Amino acid sequence: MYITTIMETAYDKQLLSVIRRLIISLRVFQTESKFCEDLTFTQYSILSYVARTGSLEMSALHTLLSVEKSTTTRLVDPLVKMGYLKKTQSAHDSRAVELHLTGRGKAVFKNVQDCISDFMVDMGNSIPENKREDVIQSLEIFIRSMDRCCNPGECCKKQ
Amino acid sequence: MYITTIMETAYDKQLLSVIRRLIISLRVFQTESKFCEDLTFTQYSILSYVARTGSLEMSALHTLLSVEKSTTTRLVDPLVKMGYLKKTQSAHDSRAVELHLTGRGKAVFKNVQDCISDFMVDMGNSIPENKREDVIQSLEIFIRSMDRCCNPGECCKKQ
DNA sequence: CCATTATGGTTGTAATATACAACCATAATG
DNA sequence: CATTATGGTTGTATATTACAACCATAATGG
Repeated sequence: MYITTIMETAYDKQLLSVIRRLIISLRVFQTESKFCEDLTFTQYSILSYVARTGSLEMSALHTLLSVEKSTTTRLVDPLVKMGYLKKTQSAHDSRAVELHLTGRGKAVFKNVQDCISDFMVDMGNSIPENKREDVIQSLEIFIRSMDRCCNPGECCKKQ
Repeated sequence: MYITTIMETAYDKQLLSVIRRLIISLRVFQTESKFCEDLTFTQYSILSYVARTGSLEMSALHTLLSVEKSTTTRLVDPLVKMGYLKKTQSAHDSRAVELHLTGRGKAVFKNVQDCISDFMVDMGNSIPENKREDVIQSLEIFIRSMDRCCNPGECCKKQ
C-alpha cells in the first residue's frame, strides 16, 4: 500500500519529465526547421493533406491541424503565394474554399516528402526493431490519455 | 522481403502521424494554458528546477530548458517581477546570477505543484495500469531516437 | 418567403516563444 | 597584460497562435 503510493508518485514524476523532454525534442518540427524547399513541417503537412484528398476545404484543414480558422488562413497563405496551392470556390457551397496542388506544388511536395521520409526512416532505424511496434502503440496510448484528460476547462483549471 | 518494405513504409507513416498528433496534444503545455496561479508550464518548470536545487544559475537553467540564454532571461523575468524568484550575484563568479525562490515563490510553487500533480495523476490514471511501464519506456526510446537523428544540420537539411 | 441564426473565410490586433546579434562585464589562458 | 571565452541583458525580428469583428452565404423555422 505504502509502496504503491510511492511508486505512483515516481510514475507521475517520470511522466512529467518525459513530457518536458518530448516538448523539447519536438521543437525541431515546430519553429526552427525549415525542412527542405524552405517549408516548415506544418506547411508540409498541409501539402500532404491536400495531396491525399485531391481537394480540401479550409474547414476540413483546420480540423486536421486543430487550429483556429484564422490560423488556417495564415498557414495556407504563403503556400498560395509561393504558387504551390490554388484556391477555388467550392461547387456546393459558395462560401467554402477548396485547396488544390498546382503543378509546382506537386513537384515540391514530392521533394519534401522524400526528405521527410528519409528523416522518418532514420528515426525508425534508431529505434530497435523489436521495439517499434511497442513504441508506436505506447505513443498512441499516451496521446489518447493526454487528450482525454486535458479537456479545456478541466484539470488544472478546476481550482 | 517485399512485405518488409511495405511494412517499413507503413511504419514511417505511422511515425509521422504520431508525431503530428503529439505536437497537437502537447500544445496544451506550451501556449494556451496558464495552469494555476497564472503560470505557464515552462514557468512552473523553472520554479521546480530552482526548488529542486535551492539555488540555480541562469546558465544551468538555459541548459535545462534547452533554449538560448536570452530566452532564459525573458522566461525568468516575469517570475522575478511577480516576486517569486530573487536574483543574487554568485559568490564564485561575479558575472553569474543565482536564482532563489522567495517566500511567496515557495508558496506559489507548492500550489502549482499540487495542480500539476493532479493533472499527472489524472493522466497516469487514464493509461491502463499494466501499460504504464511500457509507455514511459517507449517514450524514452522515442525521445532518444529523435534526439539522435535530429542533430542540427543533419537529416532533411543534407541536400 | 423572409427573419434569424449558423457557418466558412479573412483581416485586425495581440500575446508568447524563440532566435540571433551586439553588447558589457568579468574570468580564464597563455 | 593581451586575447579569448563565458554569463547575462537588451534590441530586433520571426513564427505560431488566439480572439474578436466582420462579410458573405447557407440553413432553419415560423
